[in-house]
Amino acid sequence: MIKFKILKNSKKSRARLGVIETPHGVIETPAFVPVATQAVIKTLTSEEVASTGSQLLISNTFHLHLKPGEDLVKRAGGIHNFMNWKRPLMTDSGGFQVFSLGFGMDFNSGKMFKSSDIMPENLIPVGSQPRNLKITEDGVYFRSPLDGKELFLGPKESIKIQDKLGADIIFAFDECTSSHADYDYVKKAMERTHRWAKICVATKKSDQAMFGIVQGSRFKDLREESAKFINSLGFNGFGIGGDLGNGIAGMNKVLDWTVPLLDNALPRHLLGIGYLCDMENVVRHGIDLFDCIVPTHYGRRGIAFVARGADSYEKLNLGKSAFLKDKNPLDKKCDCAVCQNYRRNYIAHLLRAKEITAMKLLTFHNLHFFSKFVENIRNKIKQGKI
RNA sequence: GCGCAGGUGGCAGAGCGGUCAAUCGCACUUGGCUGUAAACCAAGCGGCCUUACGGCCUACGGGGGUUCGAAUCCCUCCCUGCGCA
Repeated sequence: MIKFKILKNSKKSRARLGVIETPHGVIETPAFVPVATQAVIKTLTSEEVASTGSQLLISNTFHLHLKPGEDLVKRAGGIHNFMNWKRPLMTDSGGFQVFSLGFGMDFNSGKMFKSSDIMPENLIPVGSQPRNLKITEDGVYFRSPLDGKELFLGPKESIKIQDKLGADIIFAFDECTSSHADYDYVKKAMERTHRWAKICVATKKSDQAMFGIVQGSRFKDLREESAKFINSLGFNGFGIGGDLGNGIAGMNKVLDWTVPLLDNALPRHLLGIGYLCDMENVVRHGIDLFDCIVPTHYGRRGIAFVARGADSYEKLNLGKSAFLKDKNPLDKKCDCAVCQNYRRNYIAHLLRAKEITAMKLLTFHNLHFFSKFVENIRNKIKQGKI
């Protein structure tokens, strides 16, 4: 089980500074959570990930169930031993895959809202099903993206799998709704997610901490209803999931509706956010934890996040030919092992040569940069600036 | 010197009389990615003009010819590879 301690509440915002004590050590919050879907940060060893300053990782129930299977992980001594990660770990429940392999795939879209999503021809009406899976009262029939085989995952299954995987913090099984879903669809899906949440609570036997997930998309009454309901079930913390509306303004609205209705003494995790520009904002709105694929995912696409000036940052695309002649480190101010030892010209070369080390170097630096970025946010809370 | 096979856009390689500014791939350029189906996806990629539909010009080794029409057929020259002297 975990214990969340709040060290300081901001007087300027809902931001708070805290620590989460887990069986695998302490997490200083607010914290960024890198995504290790397949029990790995792609391209890095667990030791390397630790040396980027990452405090905890989130892995994935759906993917590990598919390969290598939770029984194998359990026999390997649990996910920590399996991947040699000594620090805290979370597992996502598979609820995101209900979206990403469902309507996400159908519309070829991510979870973030775009205004074209709600054009009448793009809306998902209540009662419709994604092409590749079937969402039922008991759970979801998936088609494996590996071989097309049918596979069922519901709240009971997800919790039992997460029990065997053995992360410190697990998530309730939900349906992450698409930003294309109309009000009636979101309402029905949210109500089903609530019923699933109760089943998750009843199913969990382990001593793992479990976070319930608030849904309701961009709709105020649904977000409020969901926050109140999920808050009432005795979870050890909360995830805020699904589509968050239009841009930062939309995200802020969703957080303003939900955060005040969640038990203040428990940690709040914003699922799937964020960009660097989201972070301080989200923390001000009372978020303690947030995970995002961006530093790792973008790193593999040639993007480095670097400082620009004293308190700003920018994205560099090392794939651009200009960097072949650039003898600077990725980020002059960065003290990470990559910036101490390698230059942009070399990384640009490796990228063009399609050498995997390019991705490794960028992933490493980006994770370090994100860690430092969030550490700085913690310091700002300490100093009363946020 | 003789015989055979070839010379196509940055590379590689199709096309072998009209629907070819030229398939596909690579490279290149630009754009997109927010609880990872993702070392991915999309678009562009001879020049000029047009918001667009589209139009014009220059191009398939050089030159010449046949034809209403040629990257595609013929002649000639140059070059490359292989074989024989």
